[in-house]
Parts: sequence; C-alpha cells; structure tokens
Amino acid sequence: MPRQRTGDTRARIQQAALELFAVQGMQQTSLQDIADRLGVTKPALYYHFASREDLLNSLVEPMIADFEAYAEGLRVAAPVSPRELLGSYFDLAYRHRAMIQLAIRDLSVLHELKLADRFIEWRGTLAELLIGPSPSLRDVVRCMVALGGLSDCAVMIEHTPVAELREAAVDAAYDSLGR
Amino acid sequence: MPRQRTGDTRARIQQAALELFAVQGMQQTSLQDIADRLGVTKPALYYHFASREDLLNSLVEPMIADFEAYAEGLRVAAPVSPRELLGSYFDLAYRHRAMIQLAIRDLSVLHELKLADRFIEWRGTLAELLIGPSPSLRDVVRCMVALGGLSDCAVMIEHTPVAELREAAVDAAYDSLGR
DNA sequence: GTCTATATGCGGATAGAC
DNA sequence: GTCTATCCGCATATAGAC
Repeated sequence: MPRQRTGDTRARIQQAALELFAVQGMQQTSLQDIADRLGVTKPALYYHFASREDLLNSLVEPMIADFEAYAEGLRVAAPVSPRELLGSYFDLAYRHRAMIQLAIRDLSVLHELKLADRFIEWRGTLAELLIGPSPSLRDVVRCMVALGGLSDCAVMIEHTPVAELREAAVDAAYDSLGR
Repeated sequence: MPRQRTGDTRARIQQAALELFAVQGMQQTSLQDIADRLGVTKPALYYHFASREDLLNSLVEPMIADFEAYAEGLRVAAPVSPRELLGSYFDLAYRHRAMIQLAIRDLSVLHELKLADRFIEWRGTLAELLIGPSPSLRDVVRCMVALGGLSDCAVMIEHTPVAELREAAVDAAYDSLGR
C-alpha cells in the first residue's frame, strides 16, 4: 500500500480500530493492538485522541446522531402507519448494522459510554407510536417481539437484495403486532 | 449475619460472584471484587476453584445441561405443535432468565466459554421443528422474530403472574410465524 | 506527528507459612 | 482453608526528545 498522502491518521486509526473490533470485540482490543496494526506506537494514538474512551466515542457518535434524529423526527412528524414505521426502523437498524453487531457483542462498553439509557428511550418513543401510551401487557409483549425481531433480522441476517429481507422482516413484525 | 456453620464457602463464592455480575457484568468483575465482598483474599478463591474460568464454568453449567437436555428431548420426542414448542421454549428461557441476562450483557464471556456454537445449534434444532429443513428466507425471518421475541419477553419483561406473560408472548410469537 | 522510555496500576495466578 | 508476599504480564497514560 502506498503511504497516505496527508494527515488522515485520525481516520486511519478509527478504521483500524473498527476492523479489529469486528474480529475480536471492543473490550478485547487494546490500544497496543490498534497501534501495531497501523505500524505506529501507542503514544502516537494519544496525539489524535485524548483517551481510549475518546476514541470509542468518536466511533459511536455517527450512530447516536442518526438514532436521535430519527426519534426526534418521529416525535414531531405527522403520524405514520405501523408498516411505514416498522419499515423505517428496519432501515435505521440496517444502516448501522456493523456498529450494532459490535454493541451487541459488547453491551458493557455501551454501558460505559452511557448509551443504554438512550436506547431504551428510543425504543419507548417507537413503542408509543405503535401502541399508544399506557399499553396493556399484551401490547408491550407484541411491541417487543415486533421491534426486537425487526432489528435482529436487519442486523443478523445476511441477504441480498436487502429489499427482500426488509419486506419479509416487516411482514413478520407486522403480524406479531396482531393487527 | 451469623458466621456460616460449615464449609459451604464454595457456594458462597458462587453466590457473591452472581450478585456482583448482576450489578457490574461478568467481565468487569475481578476475583479481587469477589474476594472483597466475602471478606477473604484472592488466594482463598483458588482453594475452591482452579481458575477464574473454572468458576465461570461452574456457574453456567446448570443452564447448559438444561438447554442440552431440552434440545435432545425435542430431537427424539414425537413432534409437537408449534404452540406447544413455543410455550416450552418460553419456559426454558424463563427458568434461566437471570443467567441469560448476564450472557446478553457479556456475550464475549460466553464466547470465551465456547457456548456461542451450542446456542446456535439449539436454535437450529428448534427452527427446523418449526419450519422444516431448507427453509425460505421468509421462513428464516419469521422464525428469528418468533424465537428471538419469545426469549426477549421471557428474559426482559418483569410481570407476574408469569402465566399471563407466557400466554401473551406465545400468542405474539405464533402470529409472527404467519401460520 | 511520531518516537523511546517510563510511570503506575490491576489483572490472574502461585509459593509457602500458619 | 485462609493468609502474606510476590511474580508476571498487559493495560492506560504521560514526559520529553526528535
């Protein structure tokens, strides 16, 4: 590989980290591993990131922003049909499937980064749109099956074209709502 | 608290470990933490367990045995109806909900303990009974939504009486199968 | 921007006294 | 059965030269 033209080292660190995370998980990946993979030393990383947590945060940031925008958009937008909602939620999960796989594999890290609370909040927003406020137990259950199953399919199943997967997943999720 | 009558230290170690795991996760809990909680020192733990991994294994063992017996039982038993299957799977997940919560929170540990493969195998056994061999994409998706949603409900939702929760979850899962 | 060298701490694990 | 003392390795992080 040719040497990088200019100072995009920060981005290269992030990419190396993601590649290693995908193989061995976030928590099992040390700064040493990352530095080795780039052929630099640990202190070099500290020039670009204040701390390990700073690096992690920079990787998770884009997903957070997207999820937060999605939830906020739903809050202010005109009501949509359940199928539309399920479909757009699938798309959201699918966009960030790589990061979600990491998060699932290492929930503790997301706990460190204080994301768990936000996840719950996002889910709550969706749930209320699907089944309204003060839902019954049956509603809560159906909502958990629908949204959980939907994101599971988006993240865990490899299939192209995606449109096929999306349609099948939305159908199953919709059925689990029991109308 | 009164001092323990006799040498049930091994069990007390296991209990202390589980309590700490529930609060801070398996991977984040060191032997030092466990020893401190019992008011003993680290080497004392090594009298009762050969290693940290040995301790972890001893905690997970009962669940493994139960899951394996369940899968084996299905393999040899006469075919059951989808609703019966979903119901018994709910019961299984509910029995071990505490341990499953830990496992979800720390998938990497189960990876260490080489349980991931078995989990996949268990799921496969169930899936085949639900949708037969060589399933279509739509079948795979529906199966993932049904079984994933079912165990999510068994593990994540606090509700008594359990029978109510079970019925609602099985209904939702059954609907997601689309007949 | 990246290096060498180093501080500091915590993790699991063992030796050997009591 | 439990202790004190200790080894070893690896983690994050910093100081300061180039």
